[in-house]
Amino acid sequence: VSGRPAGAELDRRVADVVRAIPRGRVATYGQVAALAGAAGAARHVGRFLSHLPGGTGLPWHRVVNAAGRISEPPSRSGGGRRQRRLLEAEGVRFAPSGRIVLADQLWRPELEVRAVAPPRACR
DNA sequence: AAGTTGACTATTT
DNA sequence: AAAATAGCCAACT
Repeated sequence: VSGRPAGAELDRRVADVVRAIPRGRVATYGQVAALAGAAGAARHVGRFLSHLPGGTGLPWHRVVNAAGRISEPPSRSGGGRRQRRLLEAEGVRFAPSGRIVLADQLWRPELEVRAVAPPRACR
């Protein structure tokens, strides 16, 4: 596979990353893009999620912008209000300003316990 | 094929 | 702290 995924390939990888965001945590568009191997393509992630059909089971609501706010325009059906409700339902806390304190609840994949793939150091 | 668009970001007012 | 600016990337006209 080549250096910079694009098209359907990129969409697939973005979906994989989003699926990996744990409950009660959030990731930023830029972060998702980088993890998908397309650093800098934050806007592409936004576009991908915006076209996402319903019923995919993808935790799209765990993706917020770098300021810790919800980017989805409230105008959309349900809208950002729904996103906030979903997040709060799984324990994400919002500051009075309406922002999520990323310092506390941003997903840090590098800190995750890797239960699998313990190479040879363990044996 | 050039220009526009967007669920972005970092920088500068 | 909020708003305007200027880059950004890939898709779409």
